[in-house]
Amino acid sequence: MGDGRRPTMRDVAARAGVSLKTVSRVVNDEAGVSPALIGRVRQAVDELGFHPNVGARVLRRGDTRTASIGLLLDDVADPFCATVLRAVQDVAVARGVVVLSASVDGDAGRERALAAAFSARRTDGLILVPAADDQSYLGSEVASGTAVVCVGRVPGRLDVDAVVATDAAGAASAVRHLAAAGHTRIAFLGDRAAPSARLAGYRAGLEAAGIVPDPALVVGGLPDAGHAERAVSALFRTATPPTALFTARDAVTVTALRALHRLGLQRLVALVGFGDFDTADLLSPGVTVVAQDARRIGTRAADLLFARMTGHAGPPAIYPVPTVLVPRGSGELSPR
Amino acid sequence: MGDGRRPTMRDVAARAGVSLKTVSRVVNDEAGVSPALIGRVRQAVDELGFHPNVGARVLRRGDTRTASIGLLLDDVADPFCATVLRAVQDVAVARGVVVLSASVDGDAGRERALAAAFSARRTDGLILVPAADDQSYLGSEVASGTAVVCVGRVPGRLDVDAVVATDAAGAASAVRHLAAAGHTRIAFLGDRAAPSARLAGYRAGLEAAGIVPDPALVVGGLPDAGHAERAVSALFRTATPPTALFTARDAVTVTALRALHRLGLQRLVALVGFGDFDTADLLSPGVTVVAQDARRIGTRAADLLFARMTGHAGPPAIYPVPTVLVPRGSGELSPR
DNA sequence: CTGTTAGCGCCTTCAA
DNA sequence: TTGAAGGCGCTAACAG
Repeated sequence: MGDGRRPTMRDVAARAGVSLKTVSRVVNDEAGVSPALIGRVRQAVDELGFHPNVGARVLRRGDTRTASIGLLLDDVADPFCATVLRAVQDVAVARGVVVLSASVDGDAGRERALAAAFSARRTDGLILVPAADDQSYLGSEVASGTAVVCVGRVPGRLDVDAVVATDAAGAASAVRHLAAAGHTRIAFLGDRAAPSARLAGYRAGLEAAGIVPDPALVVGGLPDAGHAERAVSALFRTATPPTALFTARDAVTVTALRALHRLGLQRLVALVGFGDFDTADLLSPGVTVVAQDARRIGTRAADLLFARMTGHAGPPAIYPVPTVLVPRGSGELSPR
Repeated sequence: MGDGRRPTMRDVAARAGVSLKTVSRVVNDEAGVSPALIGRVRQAVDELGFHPNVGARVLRRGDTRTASIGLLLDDVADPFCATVLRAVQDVAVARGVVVLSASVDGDAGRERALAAAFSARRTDGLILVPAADDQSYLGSEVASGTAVVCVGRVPGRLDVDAVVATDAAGAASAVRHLAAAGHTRIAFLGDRAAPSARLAGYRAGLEAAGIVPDPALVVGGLPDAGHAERAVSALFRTATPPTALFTARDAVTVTALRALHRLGLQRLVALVGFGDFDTADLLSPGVTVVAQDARRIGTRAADLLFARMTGHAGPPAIYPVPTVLVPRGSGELSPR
């Protein structure tokens, strides 16, 4: 105690006056140990504060099961990512599996490095929100038995399962909703982390509504909130500003709302955002959104991962999770 | 390849035609290997997709360093917790350390079980947001060399470092701010996860303002949003309702705002919330908050943990992180 | 029911 | 500069 060394099974065995294997049996709840010895071992375990060394156990068992999974997110501080993590944690904890997580910030190099770090720790599975366009570097992992599931975007050059919101359909429905309110000048605002399928859906929505797209109204790949706010302001300084905005991600939605606020346009310009957020119903007007169920997406991804880890075969597939348009006011404003 | 077995150093050694130890040297960047052999080994590593087994390495080295830390949060989906996790990840990744995380949901039993699960994996350090009042169960961990740092609340019956917002001072300043606007009937709303120091600060603030506390205005320990919303509604059905609210946590703040909205009181009842949130400036009126810097708290906790892990001695201490009152409108409303 | 032996993948010590 | 032997903590496979 206090010597900085952790107790091992040997210490427990010595204290309880039994052999190593007997301690192992008790610790692992194996049958065939007399109640008397079980008691002695249990007591020694408690007195010493012994916890079995999972690393050594995994090494010896050799079944490559570390009872851990890795989760690579764009940014845990983002509500969508945080909710996915929470859902994955819940599924994992229920199975006695721990979750490693890291934030990639849209950096392909970081994604790769962190995936390698998890791999070195022999995580049994990996869930990732693809940042790069190419996940082929995971090929050897998949081949050697690591289960991989992608979330939020489909992977590039890697044949694994993916759980994604119906991005294109959701974005298209948002645009059609705005078009139905009479808008024809509908801008698209997206940042680095917004799936490109939402831009595709925006275009499809315009076409479905018979609107000719204006490239000047499409602003994608915004690096941060400052740029996004300036981009919105710039849109309204043109000769033919938009009368409605479609924002491709919750962070962009909030930034756009802030810009409209500053310009005094929050009741004059319509807006539909992709992704719900906590106070969308408290703003004036309420913010109309295409809601995606992050919790469900995370749970589905985790369930799928565990299914693969426990031998579920079959070809990889894309699992779409539906979105719902929630009208709250901002998306129902008419053009001036 | 594809046989489900991961390559080991032996496989690499065989392929490169060298001994095990030579591979080990190359993989660990040890000096004293000829360039020719380094090249052969590197090539074999790439061809096989070899990653060293961290578990085995840790076991052999025996220095109890797994280059992993654990983080026990109340709920990762909560913005404060998520931001703390993000900050901890950043500090950890920069040092090549991975982060395990789990959500405790205020359940003392879960806290203990998850701490044990992390301990069994030999995490070098543990950061936790205490849920229970008693963390003495971690005593043997601390004694055997695991660094522990608490965040957001001070630990009970355990002598370790803690990084906390200046809860009492911040809450008191919120109450004094409301009193300065003329309020004398100021309600307190808190949930399970709100640190009790904020209630103490509320009381101190009342006293400083010369206001006699009314127990009917204190509602603590709210289990969920539904209860919180009903509690607020109930407050305004009494003969002597409050004219101002102090909400002890961001989740409670949003719920209270929703209740005020429903009652049509959002411009009539003053409110100051503990903890800033993304859209506080976009609501009408803007929401006055006592902001705490979650990012800084997380970074500080992680820095402290790594300092302890690398031998920093000295008695454990409480590290306060200041709060800032941000006036935005809701806290400056006068009593009717 | 209980104990002994061997070895998981890797690194340390020592020898060549 | 390179390699061979031994053991970290634990558990399979086999004795007793």
